[in-house]
Amino acid sequence: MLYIYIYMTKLISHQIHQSFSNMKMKEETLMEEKRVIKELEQGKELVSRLMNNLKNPSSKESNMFLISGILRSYENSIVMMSLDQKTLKRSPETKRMDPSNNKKRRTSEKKTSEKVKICVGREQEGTSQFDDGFSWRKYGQKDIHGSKNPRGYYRCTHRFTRGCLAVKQVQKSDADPSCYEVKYLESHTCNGNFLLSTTKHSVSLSKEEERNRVPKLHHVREQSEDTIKHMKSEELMLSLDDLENKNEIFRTFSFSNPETENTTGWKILMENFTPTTTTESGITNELIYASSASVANSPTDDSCFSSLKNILDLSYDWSLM
DNA sequence: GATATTTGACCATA
DNA sequence: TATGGTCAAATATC
Repeated sequence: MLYIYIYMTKLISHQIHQSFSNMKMKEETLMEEKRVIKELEQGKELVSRLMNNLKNPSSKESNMFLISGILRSYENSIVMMSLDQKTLKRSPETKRMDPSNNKKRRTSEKKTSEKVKICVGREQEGTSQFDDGFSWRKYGQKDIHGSKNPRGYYRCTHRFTRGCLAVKQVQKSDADPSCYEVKYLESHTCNGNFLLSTTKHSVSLSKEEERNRVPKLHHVREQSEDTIKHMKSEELMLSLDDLENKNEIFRTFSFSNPETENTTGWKILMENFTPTTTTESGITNELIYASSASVANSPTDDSCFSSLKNILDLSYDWSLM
């Protein structure tokens, strides 16, 4: 994990430099770049402290504290990068909101991330919405051709206040009416919600579900060192789950890298980390990674994350943790 | 009154 | 032209 982080820190810094310089950036973007780099440097500092801790187990500094700090640094960098991207490229939504554009017209620009993932989950009592930690506002509903159930369209409540473009579509499954298919489009940029959401989600899990989730990671944990022994499987999964979101953000940040890659290992990794839980009612509650272009199919254009995937492939035994 | 949801209409795309 | 996604006025809820 440490090496991954160090690698990412270097990679991101490098890619930021490249990307920003290619865009003939203005002073504002330079400032933004500095903030991201500063954030990454802080993360790097935490990594070295953690490494130091591993060498000297007697150290009083909490490994968990350091790890969460590293993750936070990672989160912040991602958020800053995604926000920056949004400001660099004016979104179609912003164009629509432009008062000078009176006509009710939509642009043909496609969303930066189409299918991020599809979650199949249980219905929450009395509502068709899932508590995924984010607040959503319904803006439409459509009958879908060939489907018995209509599809609900939700956008982030903070769309106008924070410019968050996250959108999700919720549709009751035809096959299993007690399940809902949730498709997430665009990433949240309303800051600080990654951990919040996942934490909230973890709280909503029953103990039974918690128990069922642990064995999935068992083989990984067996290889872990003492430092990670106390880390809950939930946290491990959440980190990786977040990684999925970041994957999208990184991809949309579009660093070009023509190298080809082998995603098989990554897929296997993700499959192993897929939190599949079967509840007493027999309903499967799982997260299905369905990033169509980059994982299921052979990727064409790369991002720095493809390189990260390779790193993850290489460190699949997670012996560093 | 503020905020959220519903729903018919509009628009882009295949 | 059919379909899916979004808008926005009307309506409901807090």
